[in-house]
Amino acid sequence: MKQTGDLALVKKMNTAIVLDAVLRYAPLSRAQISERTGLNKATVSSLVLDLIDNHLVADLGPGASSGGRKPNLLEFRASSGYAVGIDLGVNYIRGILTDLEGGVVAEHRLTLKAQNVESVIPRLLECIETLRARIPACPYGMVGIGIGVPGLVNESGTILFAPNLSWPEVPLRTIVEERFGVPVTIDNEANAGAQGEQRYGAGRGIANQIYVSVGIGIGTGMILNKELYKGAGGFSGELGHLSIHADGKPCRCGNQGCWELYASENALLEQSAPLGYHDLDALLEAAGRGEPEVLALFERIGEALGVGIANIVNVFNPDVVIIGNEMRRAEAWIEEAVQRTVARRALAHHRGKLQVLFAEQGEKSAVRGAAYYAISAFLGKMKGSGV
Amino acid sequence: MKQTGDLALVKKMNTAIVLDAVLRYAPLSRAQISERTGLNKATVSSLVLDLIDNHLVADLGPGASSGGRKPNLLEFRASSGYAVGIDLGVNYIRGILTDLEGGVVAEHRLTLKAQNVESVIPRLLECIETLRARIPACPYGMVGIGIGVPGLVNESGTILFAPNLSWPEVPLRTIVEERFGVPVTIDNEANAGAQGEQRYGAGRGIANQIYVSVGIGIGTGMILNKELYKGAGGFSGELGHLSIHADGKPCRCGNQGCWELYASENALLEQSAPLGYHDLDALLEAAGRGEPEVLALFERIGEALGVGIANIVNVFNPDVVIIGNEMRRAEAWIEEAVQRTVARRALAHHRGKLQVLFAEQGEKSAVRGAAYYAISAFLGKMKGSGV
DNA sequence: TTTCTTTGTTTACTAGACAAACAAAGTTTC
DNA sequence: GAAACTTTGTTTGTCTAGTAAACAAAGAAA
Repeated sequence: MKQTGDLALVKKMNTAIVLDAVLRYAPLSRAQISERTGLNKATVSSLVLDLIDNHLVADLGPGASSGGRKPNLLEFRASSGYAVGIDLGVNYIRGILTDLEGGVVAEHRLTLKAQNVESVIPRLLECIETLRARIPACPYGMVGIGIGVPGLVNESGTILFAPNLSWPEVPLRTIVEERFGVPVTIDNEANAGAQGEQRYGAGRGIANQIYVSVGIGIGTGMILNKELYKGAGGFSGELGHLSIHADGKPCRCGNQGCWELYASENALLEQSAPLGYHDLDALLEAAGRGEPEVLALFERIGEALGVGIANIVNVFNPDVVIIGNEMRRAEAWIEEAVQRTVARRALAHHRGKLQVLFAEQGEKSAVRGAAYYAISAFLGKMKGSGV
Repeated sequence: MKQTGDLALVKKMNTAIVLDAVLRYAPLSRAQISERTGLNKATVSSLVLDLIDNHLVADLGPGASSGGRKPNLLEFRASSGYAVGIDLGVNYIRGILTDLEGGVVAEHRLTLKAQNVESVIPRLLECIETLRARIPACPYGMVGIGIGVPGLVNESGTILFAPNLSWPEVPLRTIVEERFGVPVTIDNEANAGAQGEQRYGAGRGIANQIYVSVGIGIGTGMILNKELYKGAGGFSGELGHLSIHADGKPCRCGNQGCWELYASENALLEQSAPLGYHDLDALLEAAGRGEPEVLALFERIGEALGVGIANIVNVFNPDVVIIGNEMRRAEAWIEEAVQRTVARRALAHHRGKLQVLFAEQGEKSAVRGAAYYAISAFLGKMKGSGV
């Protein structure tokens, strides 16, 4: 049985349109919504009434007249509910509490000593609990939880494979949903980061954005037409395993010459070990001092990043590519090499409008994206519910 | 002004659902449509009436009873109109006439001596005219024209760049539309081929399919979720310029080590020239005789194809990859190498369900896909028109 | 003051989906 | 072979949501 069209669908669509207009252009009047969306004034009035009943929109009262009756300005009620976003890292858990516009109202971060499931899950639940306790009085309370994890996740929110956590299959969504009784969304850290930058960072308002999360490995999140793209079966974005040297080093994935062997934080540290540097902080500090070998190393990594980005550009022709996660911190030392390499290798036609940027949300790209999942699921449901 | 929801939209959606059911499961009764789609019986009856008025569906009269009143079976009226599909090659024009189900009812092929616009366009129009003359009497006549071209095309049907034709920008859609007065769709040959295989060939019923057109260069058409995917701005699929040897040969595109430098027909002929073979036919014949150098050459090309296909698989995780265009003719000599290379290099998780196949429609993939564009545009419009 | 504008609600109407009743045309059972 | 049951597809009446047009409220301009 397919999705059939009926009146409920029409109302849902139009409610979404009205709410979207309020979100984007608030404060604005019913008349402005009508004009902007093409919906009839009466329709807008009726839908706005529903939204006010649902505590999603507030009537602020009269604004300035433009030569006739004063308009009644409307506003999105961002504080009717709160969402929790979690970035589950390899050795930390970062959590935030946001309002319905995604604005951060509280943060909580904790460091993980052990990686095993038995010790991490309780701390994760505890982190969520801490944030929940800080939700102000409001109609909806905690509307949902979004979690970004360093691994592959299937549609039902089970972690299938988390190389750096070495977990077995964990049905994380079920576990968290049963504990808190609100909808939970789980996704890969790179996808969450892509959302975070798309909604609140460097990708705002840009239709086609590719987020490259350069950490221990390389992960990617692709936003195509403002929507997160998931390949067939929900798994894709394994761009870290694009081979850029067909006859190159063997990778644990079975292929040879994978991009992440040349451009990840791991690749950087492997090459810096002989120089006596064993973490990114030390390297950044050395680069700051102007150590020539370290500068050359960063340049090499920047070039390798550029090669892979040029490939991505040739395949997807995005408007913007955003480099995030740990490697973003080396912006000052790699940017020039990245830009130069992409400019030389990407197809002329695609290069025109393309921008290569660094994550604006810094280490918060993924948490904010995770919180957005929860908000988006909640608002989607509200529009659907009609009443 | 965005797309708002109204009753017309609902009707359009439901009409599409009903028509789709008839296309897929004909002959079937109104009651079966209702059950299958979840639409109310009364709704189905009313929509079917409209479709019959529009000559898109025919009532065949009573079928066998299943223990009650006999059903009235319905059928799609494929011969209510005809579409023209054109494959504009570098040295040929291939045209077909199809009914609304895509069945080929006439063909016309001609060879091009010159490639310049001035001589090709008149011959193209002449080819369409010849096919139009063969349309049987029917309610709609020629419903549209689809054309596949060897180059980049923008949304308004202008050929931007056709390397092997060396044409300037040509507003082909406008030209053909003005001449024949029916909707014209222009797209890249690889996209058309992907559609042809998706609808009538090896990709039938498969949601995520990537068609690799290996000819002079390499082009690709991607079907994701049964829909042709076009990247940002409508251009994408330049997978031929994915670099597989970052330090490899320079390509005319500016990059180095592009896939098509190692796996296209051009690459094949370049490597076979020292052996004294200058076209694919001669090579196929030599391979048939068992010439060891030629067999080794095909194996090398097969491996190079496999490297690129493994990359594609890692990015998109498709259900099937279909190799088409000229190189498909070497299936017997390259298949083993391709399969072996992909199996070794693609991520284990993606390899499971993946199939690598050769185009079933042979040299007709692109023409049939082109005709499908015209049919699809026509049926889309009919559903919209309501009446 | 009078007239004009702008905003947002009310009223009357329309299209299309749906449920339920029903008619038509079978088959099965006794 | 009549009565009972089934299946199909139409008819009838109801409901919902969107729209146009009229209108009321409130202010600006002349």
